[in-house]
Amino acid sequence: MSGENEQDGAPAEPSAGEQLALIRETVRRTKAPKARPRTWRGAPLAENLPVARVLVDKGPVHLDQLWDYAVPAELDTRARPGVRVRVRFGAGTGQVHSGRREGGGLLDGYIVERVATSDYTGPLAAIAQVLSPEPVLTPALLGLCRAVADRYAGSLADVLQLAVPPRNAGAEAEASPPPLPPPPRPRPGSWTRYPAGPAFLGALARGDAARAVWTALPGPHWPGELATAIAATLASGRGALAVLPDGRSAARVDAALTELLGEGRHTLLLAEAGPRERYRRWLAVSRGSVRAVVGTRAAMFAPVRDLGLVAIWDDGDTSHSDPNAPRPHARDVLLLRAVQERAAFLAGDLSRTVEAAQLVENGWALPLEAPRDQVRAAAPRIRTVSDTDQARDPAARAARLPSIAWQTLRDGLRQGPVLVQVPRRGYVPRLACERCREPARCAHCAGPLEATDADTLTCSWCGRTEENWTCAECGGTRLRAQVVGARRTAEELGRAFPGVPVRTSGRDHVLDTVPAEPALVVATPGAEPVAAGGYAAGVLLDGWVLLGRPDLRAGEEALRRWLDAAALVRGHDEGGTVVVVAEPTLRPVQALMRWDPAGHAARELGERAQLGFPPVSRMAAVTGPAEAVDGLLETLELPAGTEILGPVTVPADEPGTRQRRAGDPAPAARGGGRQPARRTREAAPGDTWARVLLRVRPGSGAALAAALKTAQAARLVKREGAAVQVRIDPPDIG
DNA sequence: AGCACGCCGACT
DNA sequence: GTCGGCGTGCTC
Repeated sequence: MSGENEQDGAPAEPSAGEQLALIRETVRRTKAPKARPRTWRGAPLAENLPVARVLVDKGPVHLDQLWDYAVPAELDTRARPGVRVRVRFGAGTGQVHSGRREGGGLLDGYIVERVATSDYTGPLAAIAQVLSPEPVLTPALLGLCRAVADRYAGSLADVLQLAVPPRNAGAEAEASPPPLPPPPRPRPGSWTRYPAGPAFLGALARGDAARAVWTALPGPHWPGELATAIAATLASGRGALAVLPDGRSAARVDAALTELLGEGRHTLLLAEAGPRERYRRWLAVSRGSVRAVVGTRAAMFAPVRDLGLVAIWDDGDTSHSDPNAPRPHARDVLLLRAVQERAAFLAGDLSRTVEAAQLVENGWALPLEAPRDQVRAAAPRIRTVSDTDQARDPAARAARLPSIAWQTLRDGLRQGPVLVQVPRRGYVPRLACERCREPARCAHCAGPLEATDADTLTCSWCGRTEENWTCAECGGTRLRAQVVGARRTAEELGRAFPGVPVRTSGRDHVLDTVPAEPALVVATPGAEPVAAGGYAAGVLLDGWVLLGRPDLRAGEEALRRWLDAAALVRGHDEGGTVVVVAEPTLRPVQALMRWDPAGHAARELGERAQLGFPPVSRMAAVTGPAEAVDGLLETLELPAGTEILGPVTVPADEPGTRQRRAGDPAPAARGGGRQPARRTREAAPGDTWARVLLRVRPGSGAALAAALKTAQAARLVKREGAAVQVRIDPPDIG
């Protein structure tokens, strides 16, 4: 391959301006020491490994590759693999012959590796600047980001943007403290309530890559148990990482770890910390001075050294899904890490997602569950009542409280605080059978039906219309569009119980805790405060609203929110009672009564397998202007057996604003001022786009992602048509 | 994405 | 004869 220039008759004595073109050859002939190659500025090159392979941080997908740059001698020691650099990139840079030309902009990037020679035949440009000598992009982190980019058909640069926090010079200048020695192996504590618990801790402490799906008992012990699992991993000499859905829960685990290990062995990584503090803590992890991390979503990439355990708490919470491209989910990122870094895996939850159930079903992870009698003792007594039953008391009736709910609250208030869960205003449940409330689904692809006009139903997946809908469950033919004003109910509760203090916790002010005194605590799902000593009773109002959500996961989600709230109520053995106002025959309601999230998830998984729903099948959503979506589909080489559902018309996404549904938790505060990487064309509000869903069999997910990435890249290179959004595992396809 | 180069029409 | 359209392709 060195022959090309020789055959072309390259001049034997290159002019000064042309020397750069010959770096490759000169480097190879290291025995000719007199003519040390020089950059065009006259600076000598590094003696060892004078070529740096650089990953450019921003830019379009087709720049998703490494570029070779020359390393000037004066940057040699600082230009280590993993450091942030600035390089000149773009047309014009190569114009060494035409004099002073310095075209092309300066781009930020990372040195991925240093090598002796380059395969690139043109002249190498020199690295313009080493921004910082801190090697932030370690090989492990790079490998993880690559895997995430592949999995989500996204670019490495986009993933790096999520994984590496912005630099802060002040934080970098500070020294990180020296690492503490591994702590002693912790006692199992309340883990003994789970038959397999002590063995799991033992495996962690031994250094095994144990994998478990943990259904935590209701009550206040889980943060301590999670902390114990982390401590056991540290005892093995390895690091640990736990990702929680919000700052509140992360802080609880952090506090439990501090109690267990003292300060210095772990750190809390939260988005809401300032940029300097965030980077300071991240650096402490990257430098190996802290071996355990507890944090929210962004912490999923934390560069923990010698990772021994990845844990996720409550993987069904929507905040585990990163809103920035390529929208990775913390559970999947941690799964990738467990495999790549040979770490143990723990998915803990009061409930269970179908994804977690699949890990158990596959045999990839073992279930970590308590025996029935433990569950029964720890969980409150659950009663259900359908919403047609109305209380006799006029005040209770005004608050639309069924009599059992009213009695339960009244009795509970004698013993302490009571919790009332009220669905958030703005939930817009989808069409459901009037008789049995089963969501209306398409006869062809089982997608959700929407009312296009007074008497036409349209499938929002495949676009087919349904003329004569009948309920697959009960044969009913009438639908109801469910609308609710739940807020009013909460206000009226105060009037139903005069003289009792009413506290509210919701989107605007979320209460962390409430004292043990009798009070009505009205909270929206996910915002329930923890009561000192537990709530005496709980009422879960308007269950049908949660169940009727326009979402594939409506049942799973309703159960999750009920279990989360009910777990704050005192256990059966302490007289705790919860009333759920929902149709008693429905599956999630039954699962709540039996406190059986695992059984519910297993059945749900079986059903999804039958209907071809994720996560059993893998799906990708392709959204954009109709011609652009068509264009992408034409170039796409799909894996065999891919089903194409649609296209359907959907409202265009406004740039910079993620479409969020009422009922989702508030978006986590974005620290660091980083903007979502969005190269999507502007869409005016009211525009419509086309959306196609691609569905593949289990096992073809990677092939689908690869095909989409290839097609996207090809279109970008050729600049064909408008940008198209590709989303793997869309969580909100209704 | 920028920014060159390149191969065709209307101007001094 | 030259200036300049933006089609095509490269950027280390």
